[in-house]
Amino acid sequence: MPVRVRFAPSPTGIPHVGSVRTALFNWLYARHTDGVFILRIEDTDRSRYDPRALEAIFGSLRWLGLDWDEGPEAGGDYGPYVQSERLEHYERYARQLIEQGNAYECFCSTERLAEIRAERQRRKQPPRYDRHCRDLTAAEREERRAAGDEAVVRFRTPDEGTTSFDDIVRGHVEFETATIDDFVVRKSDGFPTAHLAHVVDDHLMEISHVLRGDEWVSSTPRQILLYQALGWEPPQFAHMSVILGPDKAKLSKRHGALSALEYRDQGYLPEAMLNFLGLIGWSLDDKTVLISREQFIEHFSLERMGKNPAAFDLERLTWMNGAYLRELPEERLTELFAERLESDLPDAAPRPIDRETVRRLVPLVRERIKRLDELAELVTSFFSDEMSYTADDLLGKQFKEDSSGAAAAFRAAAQRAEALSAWEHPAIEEAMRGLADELELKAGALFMLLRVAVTGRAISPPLFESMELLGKERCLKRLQAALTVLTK
RNA sequence: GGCGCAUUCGUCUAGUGGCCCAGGACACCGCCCUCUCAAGGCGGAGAUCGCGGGUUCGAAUCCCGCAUGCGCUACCA
Repeated sequence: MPVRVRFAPSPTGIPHVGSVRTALFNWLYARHTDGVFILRIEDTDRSRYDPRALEAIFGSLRWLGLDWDEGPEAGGDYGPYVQSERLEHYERYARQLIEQGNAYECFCSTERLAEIRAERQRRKQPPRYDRHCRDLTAAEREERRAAGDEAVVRFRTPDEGTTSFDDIVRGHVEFETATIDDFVVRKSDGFPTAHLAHVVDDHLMEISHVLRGDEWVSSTPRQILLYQALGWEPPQFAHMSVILGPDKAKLSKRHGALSALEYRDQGYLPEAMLNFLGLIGWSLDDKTVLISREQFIEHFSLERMGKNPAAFDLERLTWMNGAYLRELPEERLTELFAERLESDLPDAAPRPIDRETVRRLVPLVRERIKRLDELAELVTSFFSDEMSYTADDLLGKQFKEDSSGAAAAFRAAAQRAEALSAWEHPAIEEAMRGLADELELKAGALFMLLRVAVTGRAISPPLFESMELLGKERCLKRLQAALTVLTK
């Protein structure tokens, strides 16, 4: 029996990183076992439907490279993969449950239900349905229907026994069946509830393992009951812990970015996000911190999944992103950087952004940024000649009281640069170090002067590599421009 | 209120009875390297393994109780 797992989001909003991680683990397990990864859309709640959600779900999965073998846009032999298109299946099994006596129609109004819930709560009793419609006669049901009352279908939960399952990550979990309410399986609008839809689809789609969030543990016995009533074998369950906010509270907008796509826009790499998410709640060993997609697939196992909820540590993600920036092949970074710069550089920079410049910039800046959104600020001067520094910026601490000394240094530097036959960074550096000696300046002081003149900022890629890349002519112009700023 | 799940440095984690008075990583601090900023190297601080009882020669690891957090208890998923 091949492994068949599914990621089953409901399109009620942009998927947050927690659900993306659920998708990741499902995908990893499928790939590790040469199984099948299925995407199924659970849109049975029409009131919460969000039309932007679907694209965001696809987009998040694609961004991380989590390709699905069956599902919307991929097709497959078990479709359709959108629950609103599978209504006849749920209807059929709801009816079967009624016929078998495992379920019944309930005509209670939401008002009545709210009342009994409030009443029971007041008496400090578990809020549950009072089974008012459980034993209606056929005649009574007919009467209610004739009166136009809408009905839901409720499961007739047994009063005795225990319902249990063996969870792969949590072990044996057991519930007193009597504590389970007569839960609704089909709503009055004809749509199934998640419980019925889950069970019917997981069975029909021959899902072998259900890997899902922790929050489903308490719902699992209800689903087990459905499997039993329908005479089906339940899949294996593995409930994984959830991701919490940095303060260990439930992840929410308060904590900043929520969706994977927002992280993408901030300049996090999919490689880093995958690594980061995959190592929350799963580990290879006691040492591994950086792990590739291939290693993940090779080593992933349900047995090594952790049980505890984990906080989302942004600083760790950011560090990891920096690590990937340092390790990814230059060609890939060139692509990434160019794409980013197209949108982030000021208008003064001509488009399209020059690829060759980007390519040569990669080794100079890759270890100086942690996120792509820091890139533009660092390299603007390579693409635009517009400088915005002031005389004070230029003089810095060292030349604060000595602008004539700075001016002299610029003139001398320009002269030296002019005289250079080979415009390569070792030669430029040698010349400027020589100049510093001659001027009886500390090399660092002179270099800082040049740095601001040439790159416009006190923080920049290595000075002489930058000058080489900029070219002699542009450097000379910038030295001249600095002089102008100083003497004005 | 009931039921369920969880609990190791601030954070992510390793650990399945002796190798652990607990290992790695992020963050933090110091030093080194250095043209700025980074990156890198070395070192440091940081966890009475939630608490209390057991079991055992020996427990972070097994058992019981408690506490705390979270989840479910919806015609949400």
